[in-house]
Amino acid sequence: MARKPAVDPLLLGNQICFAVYSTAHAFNRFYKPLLDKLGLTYPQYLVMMVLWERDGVPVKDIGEKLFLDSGTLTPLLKRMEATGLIKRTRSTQDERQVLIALTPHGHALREKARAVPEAMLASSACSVGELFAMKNELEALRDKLNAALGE
Amino acid sequence: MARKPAVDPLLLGNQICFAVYSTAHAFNRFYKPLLDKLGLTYPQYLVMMVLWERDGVPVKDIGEKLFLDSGTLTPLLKRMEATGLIKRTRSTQDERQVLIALTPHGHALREKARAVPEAMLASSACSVGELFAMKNELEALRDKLNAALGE
DNA sequence: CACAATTAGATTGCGCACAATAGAAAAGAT
DNA sequence: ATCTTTTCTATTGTGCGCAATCTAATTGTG
Repeated sequence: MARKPAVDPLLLGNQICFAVYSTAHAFNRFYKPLLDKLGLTYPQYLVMMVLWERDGVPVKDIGEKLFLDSGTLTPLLKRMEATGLIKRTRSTQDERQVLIALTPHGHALREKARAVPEAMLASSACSVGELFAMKNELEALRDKLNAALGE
Repeated sequence: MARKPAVDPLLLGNQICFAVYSTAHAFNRFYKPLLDKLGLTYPQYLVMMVLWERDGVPVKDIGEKLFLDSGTLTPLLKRMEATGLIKRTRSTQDERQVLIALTPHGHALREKARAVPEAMLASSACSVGELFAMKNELEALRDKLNAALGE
């Protein structure tokens, strides 16, 4: 009768953080060939989803939705501007803000992008309902961890 | 009677990949102050967990457990050697392999590391059972996505 | 109005991730 | 035993992420 069975919290196989980490990388690898066709990286795909939902937003808003700061977004958005997906223009109302707007090409990419979640759903062997439930549980955990940082 | 309600698969809020991605970053940010005390980054913490479980393993084995390749691990392990956590020695049986072994300091760090999953559990507002269930679901999804890459 | 405090982005530096490539060693084939 | 193929690690280059710092613009206060 072992005292400490397989419940040691320091075993890799018992770590939820590693399950999340390794699943995030698996998504990245799975999406890469699909996103290559669109000329997007995964974080750029996230930015595009923000913009498809609401266009012409300041960098700050994108950062809040994606949990990313200017150190990440500034160079990323410059690369996206260089590839012709977006345009960066400084706001006239508030000269501190840089507004991000889709180009026609960026807008048009939305239809092609539908193949991405479709392929994931097909390969996941999960129902939409199961994935939706996981999504909600993950978001709840994420929000708890983020909340714990602000004490 | 909307045809397409809030189920558009291209909305950020409906993306399980983003839930996974943003939760992974939340873990990283949550762990950072804890791991700073141990002198570890998060990927280095993962390597330590592999080594605490089984010491003196080749780089390849670490890579398979963590789903990382030599391009990531070689410089990471060199940094860990520089900070005195591990030792890298080329195998005499197979000169291609580099074996990774813990230093006494690396071994001793295990006890301090117990605070990390403890703090996560306390802030997660989840039971061990709930987290374990999520872990298993994520691993299943991860394995499906990885399997889909090998066709 | 002047002036301190806050806010939005940009910049620098470091550490992952990963594709692509290279090189040395081992294993397999003839 | 030679030659090919495979395996293991290292290297290079690109793109995130994030802490820390900086600058300029706006807001708040007296």
